Amino acid sequence: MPHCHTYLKRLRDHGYRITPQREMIIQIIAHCGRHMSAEEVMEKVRAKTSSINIATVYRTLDLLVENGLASRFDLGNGNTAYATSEHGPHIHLVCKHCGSVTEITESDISASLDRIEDLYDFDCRPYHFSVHGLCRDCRDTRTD
Amino acid sequence: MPHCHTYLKRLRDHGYRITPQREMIIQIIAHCGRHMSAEEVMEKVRAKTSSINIATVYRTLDLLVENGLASRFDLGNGNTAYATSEHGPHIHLVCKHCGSVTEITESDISASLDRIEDLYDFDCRPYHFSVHGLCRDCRDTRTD
DNA sequence: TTCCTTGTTGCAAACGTTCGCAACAAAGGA
DNA sequence: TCCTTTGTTGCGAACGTTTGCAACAAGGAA
Ligand SMILES: [Mn+2]
Ligand SMILES: [Mn+2]
Ligand SMILES: [Zn+2]
Ligand SMILES: [Zn+2]
Repeated sequence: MPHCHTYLKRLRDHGYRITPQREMIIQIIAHCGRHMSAEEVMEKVRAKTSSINIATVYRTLDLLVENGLASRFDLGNGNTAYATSEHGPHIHLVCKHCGSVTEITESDISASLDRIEDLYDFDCRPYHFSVHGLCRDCRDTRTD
Repeated sequence: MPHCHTYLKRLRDHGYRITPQREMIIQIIAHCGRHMSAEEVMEKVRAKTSSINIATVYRTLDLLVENGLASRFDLGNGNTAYATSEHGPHIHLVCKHCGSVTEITESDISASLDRIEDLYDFDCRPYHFSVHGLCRDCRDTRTD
């Protein structure tokens, strides 16, 4: 249940301006539910209006991330995904061989993250990040 | 104590050819001790011979990673680093705000990685990867 | 409503990285 | 030693993303 006007209000309260481009981008990513690439967001927005540029999409997504309204994460192989806080928090197991993504809950590793926080004073929250490795299929197939 | 000829032999045994470019790149990264970007490797090699191309550097580093002779890891902000197995295994705490990198030992979170392996059959080893978050300084400075 | 300030946009160039392709050369066999 | 095979290179184009800059327009003030 995304409330786009909440996101917009938050930006306005922080002194940012509300533009048609930002409204479109926020509506798309907030209603989508899953994570999307910048290019996907671009295409969905362009289907509604041609007045959009890929640089603006990246800048708006970055703005949302910087203001805690969305998260950005590395899906490996140079692919980056964005999602609003509707999606998460959780952890991605990204296979570095086949690229498959398994979503697991943060509770599975929260003890270690707490420990990192205690020992190193390093804040690993929000817990939307990726762990890269090898999925079962790819491990079994490995020849070396 | 890097033994370049070991790396070279390993490649040869896998059916790859030993070229002057590969010898140079391996010598640089194996003797360096720390992790380096592809561009850094390029510059060091170029200081010795001009016969090197950035595409070849990337291809060679990828080859080493694919054959388990080096690791590649995301330092955040789109920066990628490479290192031979002399460096590691360990974990990077990468601050998404200031980019600082803290190296911690794998034992700090190995319990969670074991758990992921058990529950999801996902291999997170070798343990040379990054955890993105906020360092103490950047957390204290945060305004929002 | 109109104006002014200044944050935002589109564009084009640049960034780091990957890819296709033709020329080249490492390695093994004759 | 030379030849043949085929893996590797350099180059240039392309990729996804970031950046500088001038034109534009959101939002507040008058
Ligand atoms: Mn996710
Ligand atoms: Mn390291
Ligand atoms: Zn896999
Ligand atoms: Zn920091």
